[in-house]
Amino acid sequence: MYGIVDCDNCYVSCERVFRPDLVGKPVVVLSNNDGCVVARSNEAKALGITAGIPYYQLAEKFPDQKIAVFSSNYELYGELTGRVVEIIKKEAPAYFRYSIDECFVKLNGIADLKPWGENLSKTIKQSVGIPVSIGIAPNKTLAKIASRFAKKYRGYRHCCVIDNEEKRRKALSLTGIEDIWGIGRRYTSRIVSSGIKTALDLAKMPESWVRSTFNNIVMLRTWRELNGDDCVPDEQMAAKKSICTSRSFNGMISDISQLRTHIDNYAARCAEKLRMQKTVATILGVFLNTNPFREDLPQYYNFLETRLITPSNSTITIVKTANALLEQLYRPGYRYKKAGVIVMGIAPDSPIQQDLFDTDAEMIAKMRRLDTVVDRINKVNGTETIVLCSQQYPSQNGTGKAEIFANAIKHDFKSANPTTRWSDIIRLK
DNA sequence: TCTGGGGTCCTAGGACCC
DNA sequence: TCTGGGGTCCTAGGACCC
Repeated sequence: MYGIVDCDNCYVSCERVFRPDLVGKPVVVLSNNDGCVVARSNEAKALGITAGIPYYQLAEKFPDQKIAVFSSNYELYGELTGRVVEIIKKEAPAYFRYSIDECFVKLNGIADLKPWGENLSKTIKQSVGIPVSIGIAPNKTLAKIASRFAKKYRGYRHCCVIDNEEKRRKALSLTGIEDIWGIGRRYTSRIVSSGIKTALDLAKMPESWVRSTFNNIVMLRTWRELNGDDCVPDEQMAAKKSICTSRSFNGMISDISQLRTHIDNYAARCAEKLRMQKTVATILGVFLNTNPFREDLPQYYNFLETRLITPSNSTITIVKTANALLEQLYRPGYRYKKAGVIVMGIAPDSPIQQDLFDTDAEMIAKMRRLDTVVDRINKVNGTETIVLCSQQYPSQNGTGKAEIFANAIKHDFKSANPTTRWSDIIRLK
């Protein structure tokens, strides 16, 4: 049997851990640059606030509502959800983390699944402060469906188990096509236009119909799992195959030297992520684009990639290479809204395949030692303690003093980091 | 004024090889 | 009119996830 442990309205729940006064009230969390709503409390959902609406429309559409608003604070969410995973690790025979707020568990050998799940949910709530819902079933697709019920109806006490044919049919008959894991908007409209309304209707369709309609192994697996088979493979916690760091800007940027600051930060972040998972990249790409919402302005989108001479995770190497790509990519006269750096062709970080012509092994070794030291300092003292000079943001206020890059992103409603920053630690009177 | 960020997998079709 | 057969590798695009 599989279980899925899912943090309820994850980012909102994280914010509420240090703001218990907001329990029971409408709360939303915004994306970077305070752009869109990315998380909503149940009370916010009940008001009719939809996922992804731009923040500026919130006041227009809900003028009379008192809604608590937070900028996203990934440092906080990462740390608190990490604590949730630590508990799951202790309680479950096997687990794999599926996303920041979800964890699959394998429950072989556990006899009483329902009390096990209820107890896990209680333990997590007590020790971390985050409410979780748990769905348990013979496969991952059905477990996901079970977790929806656990979330929706209080009577389940945060844990719903689908462990016989009757429960499976009942659950499927109450599940819409759009709520099935693995079926998105496109497939939903194709399925619904064939007159199929519920997950049970879909499960009852013949296999030949699924094959001929979709010609797609992924869809076939979903159909089989709805019928009780276990065939969606486990995601092993493998290293990522590509790593991307990208951001929309607060406003628009035309000047290449400002763009360079952004690109250098994204590149440095990619290098850090590579080192964290103990890998190197062989291909590096940079993209740049204007604001697609501004149809009145000239548009430009482009992406360029290059192969690194020696596979690398060195901040200096990756920043330099990204910079060279930016020079080729950049066209003056446009107002840019977003840029990003992508690293691909990822391999374990040792032994490195040395290029025949890149004989400067001594320099590579030096840069490795430098990165190691910088990573350690930034880990202990906070992420931007040591950066390259080129990562600092040009002064915006005329003082000539460079600013740290984090200030380039708008986050007017950001909460503190009491679990990761000494400066934010909670003081008792 | 204001519209997120980061991933994975699968398939078709073209290039190329013998 | 009429243009082999079979295989591999790579890429672009489309679908999905959170």
